[in-house]
Amino acid sequence: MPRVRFAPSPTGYLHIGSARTFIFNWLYARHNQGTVILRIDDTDVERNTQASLDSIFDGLDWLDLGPNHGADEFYRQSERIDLHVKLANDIFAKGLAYRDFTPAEHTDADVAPSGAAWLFHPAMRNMTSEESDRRAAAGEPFVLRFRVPRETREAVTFADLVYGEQSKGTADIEDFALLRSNGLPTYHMASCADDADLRISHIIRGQDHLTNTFKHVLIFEALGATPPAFAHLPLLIAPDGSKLSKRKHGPVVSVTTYRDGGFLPHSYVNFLCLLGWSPKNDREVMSRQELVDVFTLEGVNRSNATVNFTDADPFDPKAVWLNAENVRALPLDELAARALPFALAAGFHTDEAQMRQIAPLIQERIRTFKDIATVADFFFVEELAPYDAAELIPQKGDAAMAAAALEAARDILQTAEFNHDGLDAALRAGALKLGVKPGQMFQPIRVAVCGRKNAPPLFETLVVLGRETCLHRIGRALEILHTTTTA
RNA sequence: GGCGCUAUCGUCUAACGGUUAGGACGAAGCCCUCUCAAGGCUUAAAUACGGGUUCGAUUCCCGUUAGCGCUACCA
Repeated sequence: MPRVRFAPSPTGYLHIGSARTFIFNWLYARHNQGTVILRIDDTDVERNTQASLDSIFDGLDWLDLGPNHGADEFYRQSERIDLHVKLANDIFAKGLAYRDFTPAEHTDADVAPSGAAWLFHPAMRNMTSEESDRRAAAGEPFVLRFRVPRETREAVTFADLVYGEQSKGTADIEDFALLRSNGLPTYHMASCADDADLRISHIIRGQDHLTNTFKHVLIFEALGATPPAFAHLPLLIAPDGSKLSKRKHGPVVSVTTYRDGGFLPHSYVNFLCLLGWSPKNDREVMSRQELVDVFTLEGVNRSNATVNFTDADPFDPKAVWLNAENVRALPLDELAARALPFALAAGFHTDEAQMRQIAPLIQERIRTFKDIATVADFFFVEELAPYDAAELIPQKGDAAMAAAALEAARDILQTAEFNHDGLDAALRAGALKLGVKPGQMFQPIRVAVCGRKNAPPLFETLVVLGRETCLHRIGRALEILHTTTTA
């Protein structure tokens, strides 16, 4: 039974790439009846914040992958530091690590010969244990470095489940730090210690960790543990090819942007799955269960995937399309319930009952719930926003025709049976009587009641609006027409 | 700079040596139609470049180019 983990560090909101990594871990575990472990990698006390942790939980919860943020077990690295330090010291005790007393300021490129990578400080790596112990006992600060076995071993290898056989020469791996001079573990140490201790079987993470994995394999081996299986995921990048970053790309990299933009959680999950993974059968719109059933690591590909967005539109068109597909499939009650908060947030007065009436009229017309504000606004307002009188004039018609149509409509709506069929019959008959095409009759009415030419089907709209509102708005339209033509 | 990874329509992707290089989004056109939307049909659009291997390369190998990642006492 596989055990996978998602290990975010709480230094910002939940990033779209992190969300995808979590989803892939989750799918892999659910597909294989495994366990999802959520581990907060919060060893960097300087940058961690509670607000960030909360927003990561919010993001995971919105994804709607189950209780407890979709995870089965929960850990916090900061509570396990004693373990990390103990295991680091075990490695030191085995002679597989050494103390490096070089002051922090001197660790960088000035020691590295130009052209080659920095590997280690010879004086530190080769120091006698007597001197090392003496300086440590004297209280001199040091970082504990892994002693990469360049003499006894040519390369470190592992088989990545996505990228295949990986190998890197030990001569190209530097003596990386295990413990910092403040005594706290580094990311590499803490991560591997926890992965080993929690018996993680599969590490599924971003490809940015691919080269770190050679170090991790070394740590697992030094710990006497069998390294877990690794599967690296291609990265999500911006349209310009650069990696997604908050500073450069703004809120598009946060999952909350999609949440607030009126996406269904599942649409977003579905969309993210399609980035860097394919079921290979041309299926795109899939339910959560279908995704679980069909997800495999073999379906993950190796090249980075671009998230398509622009300054004008932060949402990838495919995500929007997927959401529209899911919206159309929603039961009307659920559609109404989910759309309501967005109508309210847009400043409209409405309630669930009214939303339920409107639901069938907007279902095929909104792509995200945020569209409710531009698609259904006229249902909510008392007085329509001003519109151009010219809008009232039908195709191949004139102001006189518009006026005649509206006057006829006013009479008809006063007496007609106020339901779809009744209005349909009465208004068509009205058009016939006026000698105009149905469309020429309907358009002025539509503009009069909706305030624009493009709107849901007329009869249903009239019914939802109610006789009184319709008559009032038609009256207003006649006034507008009159004042414009006489002015 | 060193090391690693990647390269199919604008974008997401399919094609485990042999296809007219397929699908989807987006775009364009047509149909349907009371407008819009939805739906149906159609069109444009790709194997980065150069060498090999092979009867045959999108596919395998090498090189070039480009992009990304790692190269911290950050994760």
